[in-house]
Amino acid sequence: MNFEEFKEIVVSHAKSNSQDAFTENRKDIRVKKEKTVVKNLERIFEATLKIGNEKGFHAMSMRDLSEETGLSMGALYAYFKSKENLLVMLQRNGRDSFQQILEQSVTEEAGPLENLKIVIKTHLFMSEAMLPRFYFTYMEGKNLNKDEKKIAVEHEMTSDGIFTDILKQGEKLQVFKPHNHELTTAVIKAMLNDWYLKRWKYAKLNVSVDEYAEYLLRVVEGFCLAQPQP
Amino acid sequence: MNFEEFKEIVVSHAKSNSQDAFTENRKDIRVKKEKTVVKNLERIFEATLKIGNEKGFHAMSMRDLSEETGLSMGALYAYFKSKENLLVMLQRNGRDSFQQILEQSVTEEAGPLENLKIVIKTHLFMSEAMLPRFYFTYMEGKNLNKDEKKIAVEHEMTSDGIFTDILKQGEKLQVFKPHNHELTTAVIKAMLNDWYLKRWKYAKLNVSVDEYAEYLLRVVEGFCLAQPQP
DNA sequence: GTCTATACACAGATAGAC
DNA sequence: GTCTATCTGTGTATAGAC
Repeated sequence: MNFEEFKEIVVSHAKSNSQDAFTENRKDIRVKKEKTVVKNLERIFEATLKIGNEKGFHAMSMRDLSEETGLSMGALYAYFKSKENLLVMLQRNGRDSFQQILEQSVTEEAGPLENLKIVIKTHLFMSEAMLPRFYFTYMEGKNLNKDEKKIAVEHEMTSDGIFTDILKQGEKLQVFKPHNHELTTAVIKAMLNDWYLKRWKYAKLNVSVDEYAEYLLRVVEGFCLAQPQP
Repeated sequence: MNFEEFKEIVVSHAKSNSQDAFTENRKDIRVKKEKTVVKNLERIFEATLKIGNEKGFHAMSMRDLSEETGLSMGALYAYFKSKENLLVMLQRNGRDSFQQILEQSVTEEAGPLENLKIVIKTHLFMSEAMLPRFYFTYMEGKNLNKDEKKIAVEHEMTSDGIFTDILKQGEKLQVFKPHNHELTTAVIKAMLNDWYLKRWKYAKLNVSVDEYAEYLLRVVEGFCLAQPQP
């Protein structure tokens, strides 16, 4: 699997993003016509990601957002009840679709090594396909309130669990070396996150997402595989 | 070298932080008595890091800072000419001392493997000793203006260069495998940064900084060493 | 559903007394 | 050097017309 092949899966999923956001946040959204909501919510999310990644969510004013979306301030507030609420909607929405896709990527039939490769590539390709979303979610996570922060941490632990389970199963089947698999997961995640956190660096190094995927896999295999490969 | 041993080097360096900041920013600082400046600048920096890491630099008001430092708003503005200027001072100051220490850690006498171990540990231990600073510098880097961002990127490329040079030298001496060493540096940095970016995770895993250091070294050795170790 | 106009709280910054 | 008091712009959010 390379990025080009993967892209279609994500794009089809991404379409349903604002749809999901509508059903999840119905009670906070004053506008009732679903078609209108889906259309405008998509514009609002996109604009928020754009401005938010340029100058930070807190520094983005509602006037900025109004200008970028083409909607008036009054209209904007028909789609969320406060600026903070908008942040929460965006974050939840992003995390949910991420988790869904990641969970679906693992298969019972595949062996541990194959599954590990799949989740690493899925994670990486998803971040590539939705760069602004991932960057925003990472950077603005700290601006969430206490409860939402807790939810965010739980989500991350769940997705870490997917990796860790694969590693543990691999150890049992003697495909992988015994290690502190939670820690291995942590460093794999660190390398995966770096791809969207340090765009300028990888652009400068002229590395494609497919090349980065192969590189990561070699690093991980070098450390995890019980029998080193040729 | 473990963290306990390393700590003293950093702490002695850290003392000179606000001293350096004074000499570097003399023209923007209205107060003239060096002793006063050093003392108050330290309080201001510390308070900024604290509040900034809690709610973000942009969300920190000057009234917040005034309360935390015990200085009035008027007094604060005697130490920097604008809020943005304060951010720039803090970032520059942090980067400079970081770079100094990292550059000094490499020695001509040591071999590539030893030097690689040293820079990794130095980087990691420094971030551990100055956690709030590192977290702040990473998270607030995107709020810098264009010129300062450029300087920040150049600094990171310089410190990446230290790692890459060691790796290249190691390849020449056939201690390390041939690889894309820039890319290897990037992923090592990613793992190093994760230590201060994801505090909650490593706290939950109950991993000490010394354990993390050993773990990273094993990952890196597994990937880089020409002759795998027993 | 969307607009314009506006409320009013709070931001960064400075003047001038001490 | 440090304070208090204050200026002025901008922030989020809403009311009410269309």
